[in-house]
Amino acid sequence: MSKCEQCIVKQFSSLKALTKDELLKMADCKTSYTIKKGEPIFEEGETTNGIYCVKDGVCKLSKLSSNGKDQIVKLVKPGELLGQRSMISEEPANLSAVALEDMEVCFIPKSEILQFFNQNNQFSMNVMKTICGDLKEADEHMVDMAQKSVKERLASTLLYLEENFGTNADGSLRLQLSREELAGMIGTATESCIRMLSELNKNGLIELIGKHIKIIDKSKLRRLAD
Amino acid sequence: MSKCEQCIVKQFSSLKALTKDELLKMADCKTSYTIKKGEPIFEEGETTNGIYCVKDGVCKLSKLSSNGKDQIVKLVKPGELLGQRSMISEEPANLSAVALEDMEVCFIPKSEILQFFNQNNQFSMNVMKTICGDLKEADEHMVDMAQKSVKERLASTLLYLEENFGTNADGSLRLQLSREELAGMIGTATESCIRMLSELNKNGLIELIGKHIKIIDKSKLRRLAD
DNA sequence: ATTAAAATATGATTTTTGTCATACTTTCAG
DNA sequence: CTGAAAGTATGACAAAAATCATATTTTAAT
Repeated sequence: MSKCEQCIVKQFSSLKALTKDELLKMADCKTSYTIKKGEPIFEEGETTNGIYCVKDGVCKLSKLSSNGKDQIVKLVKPGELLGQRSMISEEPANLSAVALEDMEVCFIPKSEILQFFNQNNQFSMNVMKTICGDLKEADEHMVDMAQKSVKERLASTLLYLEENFGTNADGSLRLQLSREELAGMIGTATESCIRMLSELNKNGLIELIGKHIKIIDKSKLRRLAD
Repeated sequence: MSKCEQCIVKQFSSLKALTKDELLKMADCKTSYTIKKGEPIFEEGETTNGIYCVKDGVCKLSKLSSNGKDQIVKLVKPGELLGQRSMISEEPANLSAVALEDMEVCFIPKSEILQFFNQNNQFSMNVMKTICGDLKEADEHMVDMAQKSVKERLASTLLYLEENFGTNADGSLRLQLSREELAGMIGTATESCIRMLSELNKNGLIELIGKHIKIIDKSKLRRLAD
């Protein structure tokens, strides 16, 4: 069993507030999982009874809308924790978590985390701050959905993907999303998303290399995104 | 100076976890304000250095979009706290808070609240749970904005307003929003909002009594809202 | 290697929504 | 009381986006 104390990831999450002893205790009760691309970590409505720490790979948090489309609410990177909200609210998961790449995650049971909450004030504060950050982002995201056009949202999403997940050697976005998933991020129909990508391609703001997307003119894209 | 210990409101918010002593301390350092309808409590970008406890009246939390329209993110009722997120994140306010009715609010300085966080674990947990609830609502709201039509959003907003703020003697919605504000809640143009209200009126789902709105056929409205 | 299925792409069309113009109504300051 | 300003309402039109149809390309299973 690997040691949490030595995990590179611990310094990026709320876990950085934990002491050596606490990390040792955590290593003892955690479970490691390998998740293949496309597989769920948990699904909307499931009771999770703990949180997941993402060690490697990216996943999407999404919610099924009443019209049958999957809206992507957030992407989660290595170093982030998953399922904190449900655990604290003592509710089933509100969102599904599905791997966008092969992943390595560790599951830490609720009982353990709640103990840390009581022992370690800095840890509680860190978790609180993370959730506050998520709330701020969700509010901003909501305003964008309500007030911006599909084209504006597509532009800002592409910039977001480049900034947060980087590019391949050929300059294309590293994180591989299907057109349907990209449409699910910006909240539009898949065909509309494809059409707008074609248009941006035609106008030289981006380049479509097979299924990959390469940003060519970042400043024009930024102006488009507002 | 009124005593927090006797305030009816304390039992509805995270504050219910506070002890008698803590409430006495709070009463000593709080400031009470009267806010007239239409006046701001704080504005986007402002540093607040504390939280507000709403004793009476309702306010809107809104964010100015880049297209110049004000998107209403949440309505806040008596018993709720305002400005928790900014305080915890140690950031300026992300949203503006403006009174929709005459209000009574109490300001409690940050230093005081942080002390309670350290002393009183149940209080921290309550605040955390509240913020988690807000996050869940924001995520759901976001999905609705992205996936539902204006008509669906209007229908569910009207039902929400009745459920949460009740009706007048004549059955019309008690909370008085202008058409522009209602449009700001559902994320659409004021004219579109007015048009859809007219349509719902014509079809007998609602009745327009001057500026007031009365829900006539709740079940049809619910079916519309999905 | 071959083929069925899935993903991507594009056109045609309809529906939804926003914008602009204008009229009517209510509110409120002087 | 009166008139300006703000809010509400409606029509005409334009723009944005969804839907449906269909073609093309890619992927993956046999």
